[in-house]
Amino acid sequence: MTRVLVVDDEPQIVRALVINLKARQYEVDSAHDGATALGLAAARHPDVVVLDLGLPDMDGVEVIRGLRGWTRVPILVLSARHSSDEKVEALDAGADDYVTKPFGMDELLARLRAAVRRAEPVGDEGDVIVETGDFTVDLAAKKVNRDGKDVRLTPTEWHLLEVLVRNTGRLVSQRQLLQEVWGPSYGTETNYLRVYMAQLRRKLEGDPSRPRHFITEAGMGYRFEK
Amino acid sequence: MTRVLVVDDEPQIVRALVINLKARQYEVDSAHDGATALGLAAARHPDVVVLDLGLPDMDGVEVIRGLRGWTRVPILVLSARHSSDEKVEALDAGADDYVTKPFGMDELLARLRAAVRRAEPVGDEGDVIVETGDFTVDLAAKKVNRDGKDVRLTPTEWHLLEVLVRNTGRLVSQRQLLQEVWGPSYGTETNYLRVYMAQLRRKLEGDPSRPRHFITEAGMGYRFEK
DNA sequence: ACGGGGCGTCAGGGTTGCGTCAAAGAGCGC
DNA sequence: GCGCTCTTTGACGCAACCCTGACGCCCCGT
Repeated sequence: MTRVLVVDDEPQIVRALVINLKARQYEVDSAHDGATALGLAAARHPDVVVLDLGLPDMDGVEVIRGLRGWTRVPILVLSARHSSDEKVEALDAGADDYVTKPFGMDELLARLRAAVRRAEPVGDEGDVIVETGDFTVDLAAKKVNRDGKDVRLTPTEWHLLEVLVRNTGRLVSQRQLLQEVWGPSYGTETNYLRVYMAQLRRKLEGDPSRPRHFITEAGMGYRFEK
Repeated sequence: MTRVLVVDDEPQIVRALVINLKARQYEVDSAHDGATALGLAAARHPDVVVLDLGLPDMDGVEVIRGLRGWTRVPILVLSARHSSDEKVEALDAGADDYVTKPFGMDELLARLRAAVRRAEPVGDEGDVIVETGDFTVDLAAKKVNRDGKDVRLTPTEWHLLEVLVRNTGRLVSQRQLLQEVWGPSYGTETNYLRVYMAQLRRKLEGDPSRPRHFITEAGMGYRFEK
């Protein structure tokens, strides 16, 4: 059975969605704020998330980023805001679809089916915890541990690490790194990468001057190795 | 480079899309009717299709079904019709997203990015690997392994290897190699090839002086054999 | 036998790209 | 408004990479 996580702070919307979804044999969890949503997502591993952007405790886009850190579950954004910028921001943060309120239930359900359908053949989610000889990365908990102590990373450092770890062993081009971490309009600012790679190495490598995990491929990009 | 197929019978829409997409480094094909669209899709294997529903020769939904018969390429539907039923029908036929005209270019591009992003495989073992008796090449990870150790290639060496491997068993002319690796304005600088072929052989061949995989066809070009 | 074209090899020199450091700007909470 | 952290920017030295030219070899035709 398909499991849906509904996140919205308006009880009547949640109720309407839950009723409609359950009637169609979906299994439904619901949350009314971002923190609960992230917790439920981690605990229940839904097959699709319906997410309202106007939450009481945090920005909806932050919820998207929080999810995207460790899962590729389809995210269907629901929002009262019609502005183009809002949509672009949510989609680029990792949302799969964006529906404006008020919405037609039929359309929403069709978009939900589309989102679930194309996610289907994807195998089980990869390991959420990655270990190297020097440190451990927990993508879901957003934690890095080294010698038993948690390492403190800034948001940008973490984001960069995340992209690299999700592509363990693969070369990631400078362009791709810049676009995933800094946004689609970046692509040539390689000096950012130099600075932040240095910071990651300083915090995580055994010998930062001789990196074993964050490998530079001159002229091409970087590669993370366990 | 990401390849987009634009299908619309209104020339001004096609033009606007093509200009915007090309400016963002997409490779664009376009068709103005359904039959052409299906043919182009089969011939060019686009990474994403932008499809208008109102075509002169056939129903847009038929085009979706035609595509879905053999490919899972993301389909972004563009339509002047706002009715809920139309959307549901298109989405259930296999479309990934539905945008109503008039549309904001920023939003469309963001939805396009989202569609492309989620289509890209992330499976750790989904890579295409080419094996020879002496070494293995992983095109997606940009990795070459020999005797259990990773071989370091410079950008130019890698690019050259890539072109040759993609044409395994086939003769690739000097001109084609030069143009693909060094750019369209090159074609006669065969000395470049001599230098870089030598480097590839030195790094990858068991006995570089007696190449088994990187074969010279005097006066014509080079050939890669497993 | 001789000469020329195509190819392989090698090493120097110019250019680009990378790592590092430091300091200025931008947010954020207090 | 002040001080903190994080991000952005610039400058510099060093390493990696790319181009170039010289030389020798082999094959082929003269």
